[in-house]
Amino acid sequence: MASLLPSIATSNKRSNINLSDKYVSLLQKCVSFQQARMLHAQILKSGTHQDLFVMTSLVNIYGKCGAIEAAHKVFDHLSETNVVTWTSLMSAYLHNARPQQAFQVFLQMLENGSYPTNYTLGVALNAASSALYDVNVGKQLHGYLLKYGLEDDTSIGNALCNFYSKSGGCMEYAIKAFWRIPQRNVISWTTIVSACGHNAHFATGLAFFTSMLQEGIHPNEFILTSVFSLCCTMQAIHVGLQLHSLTIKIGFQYNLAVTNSIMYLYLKVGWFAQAKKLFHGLEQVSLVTWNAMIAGHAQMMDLEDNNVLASRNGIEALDMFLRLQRSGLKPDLFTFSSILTVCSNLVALEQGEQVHAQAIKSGFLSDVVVGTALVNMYNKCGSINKASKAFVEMPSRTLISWTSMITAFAQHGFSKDALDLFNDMRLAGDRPNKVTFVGVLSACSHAGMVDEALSYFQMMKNEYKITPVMDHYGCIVDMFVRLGRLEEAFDFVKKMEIEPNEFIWSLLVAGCRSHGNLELGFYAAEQLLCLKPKDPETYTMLLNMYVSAGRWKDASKVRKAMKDENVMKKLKDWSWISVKDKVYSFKADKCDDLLGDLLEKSRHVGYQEEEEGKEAKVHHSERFAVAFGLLKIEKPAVVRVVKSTTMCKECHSFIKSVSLLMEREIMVRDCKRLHRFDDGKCSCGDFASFL
DNA sequence: ATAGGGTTAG
Repeated sequence: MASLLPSIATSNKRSNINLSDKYVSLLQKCVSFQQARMLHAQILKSGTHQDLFVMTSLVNIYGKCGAIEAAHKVFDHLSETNVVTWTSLMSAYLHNARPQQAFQVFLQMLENGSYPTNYTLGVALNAASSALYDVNVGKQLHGYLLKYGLEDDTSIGNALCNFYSKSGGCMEYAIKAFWRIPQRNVISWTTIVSACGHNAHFATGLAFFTSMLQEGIHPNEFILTSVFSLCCTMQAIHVGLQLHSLTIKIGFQYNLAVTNSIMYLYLKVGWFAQAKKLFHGLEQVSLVTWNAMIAGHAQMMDLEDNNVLASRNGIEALDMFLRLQRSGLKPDLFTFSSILTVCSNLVALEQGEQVHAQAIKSGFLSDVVVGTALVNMYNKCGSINKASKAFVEMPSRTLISWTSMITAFAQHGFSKDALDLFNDMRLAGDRPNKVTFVGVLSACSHAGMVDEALSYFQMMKNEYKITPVMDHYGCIVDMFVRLGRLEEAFDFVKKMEIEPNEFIWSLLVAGCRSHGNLELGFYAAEQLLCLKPKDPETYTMLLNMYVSAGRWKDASKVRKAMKDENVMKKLKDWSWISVKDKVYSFKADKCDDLLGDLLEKSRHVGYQEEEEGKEAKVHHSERFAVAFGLLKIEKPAVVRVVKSTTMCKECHSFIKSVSLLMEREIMVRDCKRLHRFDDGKCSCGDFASFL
């Protein structure tokens, strides 16, 4: 063992050690590429660039700041190399998600005649266990370690524990490897806690952290961030709060990484004010701070019931993206994927396209997560061609990217493309999951392919052992309802293995209304109101059902109930549209000039207002947003609108007429589906859960 | 002077 793990001879060429040590310690505190470059310049001026320790630290720091080219350049100019310099270069590659190159450096080092130390082998093992690299190499390394009796070393034990948790996520082996470490240090504990987090063993992870505290080991910033990340995935805000006080007690409240992780926890559980307080209290921010804020705002948009607030969050996230860049930081793959999600939620195509261009320039489009986010952005902005182009251009695919594209085709009514792609996915050897099947089933439902849908449903259960969830049942119900096969829809619901929820009942209510089956419709509406009392959309559908049936007495009863219970106040009808770099929002209101003109003209192409519409002179918000879009957005660009509630039948047919009349493609994404209007037709196939 | 962490897509 001694011959394989030699102690490192200190270079005797070091001169002016005091100054060199000063630079080494300055470099270790460095957090950004800019700072590193500044220090580099000073080092050159001071002459300490002759010192191997200083230059090794520089390799490390450049590596940690994501400047792998700079790190390698410094390494190439070193006056001499030893095992520490080689190890530093390896870890630089590892930090920059290039484990394969890290391993190449390891092999080069061996060729060069340097003996690996325990640190070197640890890095090599971590490189091999990275998800991006080969598991077999890790196993070979493990064999090598066993052969030379090296597995009792703490560094190597840590790396082994990491290896087991990542290769196949085998927690049992990881935990065994952890307890086998002879002298566990903070790094060992951090490794096991974060392993628990990555493999969804949350309670175990917290228990490990507590054990560590009981053993009297002092936490550092790394274990704190790991344990906050654990809370984040668990949404365990109360544990998080306790840990936050612990953090303050032990003096880590001004630590940037720790604050970032606490801030992200608050954002994840929706504690916006607390997150912002932490953000504003920061003296300096890092790229991770911005990324966490942007990602937090992006996911907040999904959680937000109030769409006006949701769009405000999105706009704020876009603003942060600008501020990030103005501060001189370079966005990374996390930034790009989050900001693309923001653009999709805002249906901000123009901004999305700009981000796309930036992502190409900075080379992050090769990342599969960014690529998938791009596919989703184009899909949600209604541009199926661009989504498909982005998908085709992706260098690699994952389950999520296949699923995104399949779902995109399905949502746009390209059922055949969706099902073909599903076939390609299976041929490529990727295993579909339950989300993939939601896409597949909705493709069938959209095209009315009953036999196919039922056979895919069986395939999912039998071949892939996936238990159906509400969305799967919803697709089948939706399909029967679209075809007007209401009895079959109700039969299917009766046989469901789970209790139907409001989503299922609202499909049935809408279907019954649209096909004029009042008996079943009232029954479904009753069930729906049990689950969602005083729901404004249900009341509206019920009211419309009575009106269509000419049951005026019942209709006025419902209307009175709606008035008495103030139901309509709960229906917040908002639409918004993004033009250039601004987002405009509209609420339901009285008719203005442009809209009046459109209404007048559309009567000539066959659009007729229902009796209801004439009486209530208030117009739904999407009409204003569409009218505004027609004025502000030049042909042939598509007018894209997002709406907070479900579209009503009348607005749907109105916008169909407008698309014909103005010769414009118009897209409206309501809270249930996507509608792409073109040439007087809509991609939803004219059946939707209309109000 | 080398090991460990936090932020991402359906």
